[in-house]
Amino acid sequence: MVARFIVKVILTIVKTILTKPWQLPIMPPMVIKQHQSQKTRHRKKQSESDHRAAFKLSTREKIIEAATTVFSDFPYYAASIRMVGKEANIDHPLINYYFPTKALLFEEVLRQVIGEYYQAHLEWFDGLFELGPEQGLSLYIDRLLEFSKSHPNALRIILLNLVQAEGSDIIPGYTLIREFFKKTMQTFIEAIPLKGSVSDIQKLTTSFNTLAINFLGANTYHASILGMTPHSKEYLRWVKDSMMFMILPRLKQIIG
Amino acid sequence: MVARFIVKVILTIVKTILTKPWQLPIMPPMVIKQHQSQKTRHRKKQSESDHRAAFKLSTREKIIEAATTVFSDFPYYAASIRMVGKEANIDHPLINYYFPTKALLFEEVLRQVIGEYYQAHLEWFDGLFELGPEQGLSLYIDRLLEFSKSHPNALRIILLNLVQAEGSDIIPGYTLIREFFKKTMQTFIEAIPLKGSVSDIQKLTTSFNTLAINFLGANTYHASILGMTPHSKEYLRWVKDSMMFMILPRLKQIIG
DNA sequence: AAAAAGGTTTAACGAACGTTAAAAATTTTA
DNA sequence: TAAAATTTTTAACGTTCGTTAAACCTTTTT
Repeated sequence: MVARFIVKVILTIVKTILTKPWQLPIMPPMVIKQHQSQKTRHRKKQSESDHRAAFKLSTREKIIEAATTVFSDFPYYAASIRMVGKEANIDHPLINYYFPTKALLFEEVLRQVIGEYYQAHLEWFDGLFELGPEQGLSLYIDRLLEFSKSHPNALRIILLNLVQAEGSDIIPGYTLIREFFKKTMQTFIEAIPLKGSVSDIQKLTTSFNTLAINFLGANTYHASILGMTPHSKEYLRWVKDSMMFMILPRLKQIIG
Repeated sequence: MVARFIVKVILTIVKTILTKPWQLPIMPPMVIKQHQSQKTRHRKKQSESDHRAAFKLSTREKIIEAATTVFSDFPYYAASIRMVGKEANIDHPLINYYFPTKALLFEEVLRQVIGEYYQAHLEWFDGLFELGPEQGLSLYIDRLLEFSKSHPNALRIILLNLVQAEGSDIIPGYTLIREFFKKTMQTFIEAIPLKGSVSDIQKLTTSFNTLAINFLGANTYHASILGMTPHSKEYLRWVKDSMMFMILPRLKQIIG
């Protein structure tokens, strides 16, 4: 009796799980890591029939896009699946069809957004060191600003979920943010021809990242303090001037 | 035989699945709109009888203290009245007796915490300019670190609620934060004997504040990236070193 | 054309939320 | 000490939350 009940419950669970096309690694943005426990069945179908892919992806992508917007407006626990559904013009349970839990959706958005940022960031170093510290930094910041104009969400999402309660539970995907920062810092350290100590480079890059995240992620805030409009050229110029002003002296010293 | 094998496999799968932290949104939902109809009854009572204030405040203060803790762990919409009640060992509706709405409680906490910070901040300038830029800045940062050790909440609360959605409703008391920053910046400008342009001082103080807020308000985050403990002397030393490192060159230039 | 599978919508669940109202307990006033 | 006022507790309300189940289309497979 009891055994039969238990088996039934288990079967239900398994069936439910196997039914849903969870993680479908569609167009991995930068692929920090992908889930490995997925069913080949779905993947096969997807790669087999490409004429359907366009439509299929459309819903999933609509969700991710909307989620990116919502999660860049509200911290994790304040954002809701229903907001995402509304933003995507979709019935909200459909989101659970593609992403069984809110945590998984958030992680996917985070992974994607951070991946884009990281990949772009790598390219910002191209042809920088021939320019010397001043023009090199200037170009780097220009590229950063340009990216932040077309991808205003990454820095906001990170900043929104950066502070965590000490005692309580940590946000899903929090390690993604940490790893991202570590890797970014590492890139700097490896990319900059050393003349200063590693710890000095660490201080500089941490400060750079912190200022960038705050000035661009909390642009509404800083701009309003300065009496400017968040997206105005005036404010972007102030951001660049400020970052040049703060970073350049020590950068010169480090590069020599 | 086969059945037993299948059951075993299923159990393994289920166990694996149940181990994963998908589910269970541990945290609360949000309420966007705020009610504006509050009862004058309560406010009148509060201000009328002052001789009972000592005892009354004891409950009231317990609430504010608990609320300060909660609001420094969770952003406004993620924090809840019930958390505060639990933290204060109080039935949560009692909170509504002293603070008719969550917004009013938050504003009070914000006002108090920001007030403490601002007042302390004014005293940090005492006897600074005889020391010159380097030792002066050092002493100022020491005072800041000391304050942040005894009042770890102010910077966290500010940082937690700093980013705001552009389109959506603004957090109650948001203007308090903005005004606080403006005033802080003004203090700097008036206190520092000018040799540089006002706009340079503005850049410097904004950067200083931003770094301080992030390093001290998101200490868990930054410390973990550096492989340190948030409250360790090692991390506090890193914060001081970093801020000296970043601020000093331009400060010297401005003061001359 | 029928069956199967995939995708979407509808309805509902249990839990947590802010807030309110009224009862109960406590303190103050008379 | 009795009455009045204040404080605290209990119970409940209406919402919103994440998630689930089942019905309902739509597409694909057989």
